[in-house]
Amino acid sequence: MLPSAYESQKYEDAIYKKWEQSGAFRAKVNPKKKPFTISMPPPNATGTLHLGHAVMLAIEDILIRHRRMKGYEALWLPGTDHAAIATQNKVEKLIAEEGLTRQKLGRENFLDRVREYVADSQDVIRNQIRKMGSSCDWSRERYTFDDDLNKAVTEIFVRMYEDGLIYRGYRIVNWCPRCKSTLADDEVEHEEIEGNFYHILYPFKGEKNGLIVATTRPETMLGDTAVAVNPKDKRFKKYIGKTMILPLMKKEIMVIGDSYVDMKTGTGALKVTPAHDPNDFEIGKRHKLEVIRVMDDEARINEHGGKYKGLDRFTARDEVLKDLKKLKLLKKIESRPHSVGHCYRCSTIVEPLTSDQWFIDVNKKIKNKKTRPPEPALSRAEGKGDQGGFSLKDLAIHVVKNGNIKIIPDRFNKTYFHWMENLRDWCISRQIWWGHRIPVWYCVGDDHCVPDCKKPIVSRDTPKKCPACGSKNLRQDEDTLDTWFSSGLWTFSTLGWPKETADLKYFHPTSVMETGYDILFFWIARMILMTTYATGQIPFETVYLHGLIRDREGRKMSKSLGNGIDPIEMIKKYGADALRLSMVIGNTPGNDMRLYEEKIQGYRNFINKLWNASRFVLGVPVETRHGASTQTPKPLSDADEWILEKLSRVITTVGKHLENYAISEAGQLLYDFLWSDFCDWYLELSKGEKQSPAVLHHVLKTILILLHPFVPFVTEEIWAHLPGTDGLLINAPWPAPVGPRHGAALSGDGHAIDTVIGVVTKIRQMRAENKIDPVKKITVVLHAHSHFKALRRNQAEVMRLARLSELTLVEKDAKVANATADTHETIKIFIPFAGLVDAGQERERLQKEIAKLEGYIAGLSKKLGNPGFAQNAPKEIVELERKKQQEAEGKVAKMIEQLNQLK
RNA sequence: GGGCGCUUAGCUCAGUUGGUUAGAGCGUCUGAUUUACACUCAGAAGGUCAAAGGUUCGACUCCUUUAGCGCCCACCA
Repeated sequence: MLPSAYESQKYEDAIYKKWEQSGAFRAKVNPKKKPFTISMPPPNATGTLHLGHAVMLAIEDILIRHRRMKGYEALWLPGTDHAAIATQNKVEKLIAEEGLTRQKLGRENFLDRVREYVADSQDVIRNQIRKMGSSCDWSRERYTFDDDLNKAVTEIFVRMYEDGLIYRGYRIVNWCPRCKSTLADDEVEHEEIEGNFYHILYPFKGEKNGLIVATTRPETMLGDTAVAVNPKDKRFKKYIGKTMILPLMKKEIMVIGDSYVDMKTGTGALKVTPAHDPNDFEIGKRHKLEVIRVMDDEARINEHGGKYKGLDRFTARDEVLKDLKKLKLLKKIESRPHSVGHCYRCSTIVEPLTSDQWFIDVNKKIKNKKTRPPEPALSRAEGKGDQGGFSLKDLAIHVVKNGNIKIIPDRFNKTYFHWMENLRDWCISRQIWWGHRIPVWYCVGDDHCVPDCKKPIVSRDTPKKCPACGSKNLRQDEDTLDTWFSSGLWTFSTLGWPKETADLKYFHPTSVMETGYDILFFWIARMILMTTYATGQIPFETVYLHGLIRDREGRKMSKSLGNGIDPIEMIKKYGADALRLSMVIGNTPGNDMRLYEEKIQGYRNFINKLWNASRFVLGVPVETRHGASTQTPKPLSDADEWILEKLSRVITTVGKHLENYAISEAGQLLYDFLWSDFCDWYLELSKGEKQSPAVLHHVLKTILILLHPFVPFVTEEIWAHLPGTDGLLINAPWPAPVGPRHGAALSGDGHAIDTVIGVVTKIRQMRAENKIDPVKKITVVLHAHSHFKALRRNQAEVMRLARLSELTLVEKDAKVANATADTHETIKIFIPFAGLVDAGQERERLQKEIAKLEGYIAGLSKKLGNPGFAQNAPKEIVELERKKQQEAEGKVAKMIEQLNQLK
C-alpha cells in the first residue's frame, strides 16, 4: 500500500534516472516519423538556475512530452552559453577577492580561471535541469564553445566577410569603461535621470560675445571642433564661417551651418564633438571636421584634454565647470531630465567614443546567390523588383511578415518589425578576452612588406604566412566576438552545420523557440538574421514568448531585493511537479506572472489529490490484460457512461489547447477534471456496486497520460503501480477521444448523472440552509417528471451521496404538469419533516429566488421580443434563448407552487 | 517623442473567431472526522468585467476617447 501523502523527494531522482537510462529522451533520425524540435535556450554558464529558467524548462518539457506521446520524433536539445561579458565580469569579481585583475593574470591564465568556473557551473546547471524533470536529449548537449560550434562561428564570419557583410570601420561605438569593451546598441540600457543642462558661452575670436551652447556633458567640450547652427536660422546664419575660441582649450574652431541643428532645441547653437557623440560624428563627416578623442579606454581624459589629462570623466566635468564659472562663461544651469545609457552587464554609464571595430552591415544587398529567404517569402520578395538580392534586414523582416515564422503572442510582431526596420549596423567586436577570437590576422611589418600587407587576413584556419609578402610574422586580432553572434547560430550550429549532417537535415528548422520576451531582440532577432543568411532556412516555425516571473507584489525578482525564490528549494519542499504547475497554470504568453509559495503549495495539494485518488483506484481489484490500454472498457452504469463522455471531451479539448499553445488552459482543464469530475463525483459514485472497475482504472490511466506532460514525476510513479501498464509512461501513446457513438451504449439517458448531481447538490443545499445535521439521515420525496427513470436507476447513488434514509420518487405531478404543459424538466424536492425545515426561511429563500428568475425572464423576453434578434441571430441561438426562457418559467411556476404549499 | 500591455470577486489570475444568469485558486463565513486524501469534504457570501461614448438584434469580448499602473524602443544637444 502506498503512503497516504505523496513525498516527491522520495521518487523524483530515481524516476529521472529511469527515464534517462531507458533512452526515452534520445531522438533518432527517423524518416517514418515527423520531427518536432526545440532548441533549449542555453542558460549562461554562470552559476545557477533561476525561476526564469524554470518556467522555460517547464513549458518546453510540456510541449516536448506531449509531442513525443503523440508519436513525433521529439528532440529537445540542451546546452549552455559561454555568455562572454557576463561570465568574464563574474570571474573578474571572483579574482578581485584575491586581489587579482585579469591584466595581472594575463590572457591565458585568466581564461583558464574562466574555464574552470564555467565547468563548475555547467555541472550545477545540468543537475538543476534534471531536477525540473526536463526530458532533453543529453547525448546532444552543446556548448557555444564546443569545437564544432567554434567552427561554425568562424565559417559564418569568413562567409560574411567574403560577401562584404562584415567590415572594419572607424565609428562611434558604445563604450563601457568598466568592461573596457564596446557594446551593441541594444546592450545599452537607457535610464531617465535628473541631470543638468549647462549653457556655455563660446566667444568669437577677439570678441567678448559669441554663441551660447547647451550640453549635458560639458567635459566633452575638450574635444569640440565646431559649433553648428541651422543655416535657416535668422538669428545665427550670419555667423557661419566665423572663427571662435573654444574656451579652456584656447583653440580656434569655426561656426558651421548644418540642417541637423534644431532651432528650437537648446539655444539653437550646437557644440560639435565628433569623437564623443554619434550625431556630431555625422556632422563632422559632412564638414570634414577633425575628430579628437579626449578620453582613454577607462573614460579618463587623455593627452588631448589639456590640463585635465588623467582625470576621470566626472571629475573632469566638475573641474571644467569650475573653470568656466571662473571665466564667467557658464551662463546658466537648467535642471533637465534626460536619458543616459548604461551597460546592461555592469550598469556603468556608457561613453560614446570613436574606435576601430568590426561591424555587420545589415542593409547591404547580399551578393551570394545561395542566400535567399525560404519559400514563400522568396517569391514575394523577388516580386519587389529590388536590384538583385536582399539585405540581412530584408531577410529577417520577410520571414516574419510572410508568416514563415509565427510569434506568440502576435502583438510582438509589431515590436519586432519596428526594431528590425530601425536596426543599424551591428558592432560585433568586443575587447574582452572570454569569447570567440575574431578569425582575422594582420601582417606585422617585416622589411619586405608591400602595401597589400595592410589588408586583414580573414581565414578559416590559422594562416602560416602573409599572402602579400610571405612574412611569417602575423598577429591575430585581439578582439572577441559579441556573445550573440555565436548564440545567433544556436539552432543550426548545434546540429552539425556547416556539415550537412543527418541531424541538420531532419531536425532543422526547429519547431518551436520558447523563451522570455526580454530577449526578443538580443537573441530571437539575431537568430533569424543569422540563420536565414547561413542556411536559407528559418531557425524555427513558432516563437513562444513567456513573461517574467515576479514576486507577490509584482516586483522583479532580484538579488538586491532578496525577494527571489530559488526553484531548487521549492522543488525540495513541494516537488518539481508542483513547481511546474504553479508556473504554467494562470500564465499566458507574453504576460508577466506573480509567484509565491502559497501558490506552489496549492499545486502540491493537487499532486497529493492525484496521488490519493490513485491509491483509491489501486484498491479496487480489476482484471487486466496487458497491452489493452488503448481500448475503452464497456461502461456498466450511468456513472461509467458519464465519466467516459467527459473524458472524451477532455481529451479533445486538451489536445486542441496544447496544439494552440494554450498551455494554461489545458492544465486548468485537467486540474478541474481530476478534482471535480473524477474525484468529487465519479469516485464517490463508484463506491457503489454497479460501477465498472475496468472503467475506473481506464479513466485514471488516461488521466495519467494526459497529465504526464505537466506533472511527469508523480504520474510516472503512479503508472508503475497501476496494473496493466506496459513500460514507462513517458513512452505511452497519447489517447484518442472515444467518439460520439459511445454515449449510446447504455439505456438511453446519457445525462442521468447530471441529474443525480443536480439533485444531490440541491438536497445538500437545503440541508445546509435549514441547518439539518449533515450526519442525520433524512427522507426525501422527489417529483422527478421525465427524470424519473434516470433517478430510479441511480436511486441508491442519490441516497448514499445525499445521506438519505428514504427516497420516494414521484413520476408525475399533475398540478404542475397541467399548469405549464410538459415543457420543464425541473425536479421538485420535499424534505418531509416539517419540524426540521424552517418554513419561514424557506419561503424567504423561494421568494428571493423567484424575484431573481423573473428579472432574468424579463431580460430574455425583451431579447426574444426584439424583431431584430429573431431576424439576425443564428437559429441555434434563438432556439437556445427560447429554451432558457421556458426552463426559467417552469422553475418559477414550481417555486410558486412550492411556496403555496408552505402556507 | 514613438510603440505596447494591463485595469474582471478582498488577493492572484483565466475567459482564442461578439450569443453564460461572467469562472478558478487563495482568503472569508457556516458546518463535517462517512473504509483515497485535513495537502480533505459539504455549503455560503462576494463582481454595474477602470470610466464615457459608438458599432450591433446582442459587447468582458470590436471601435473611439479618457484615467491610473507597468513595460519596450529612441543618435531630445
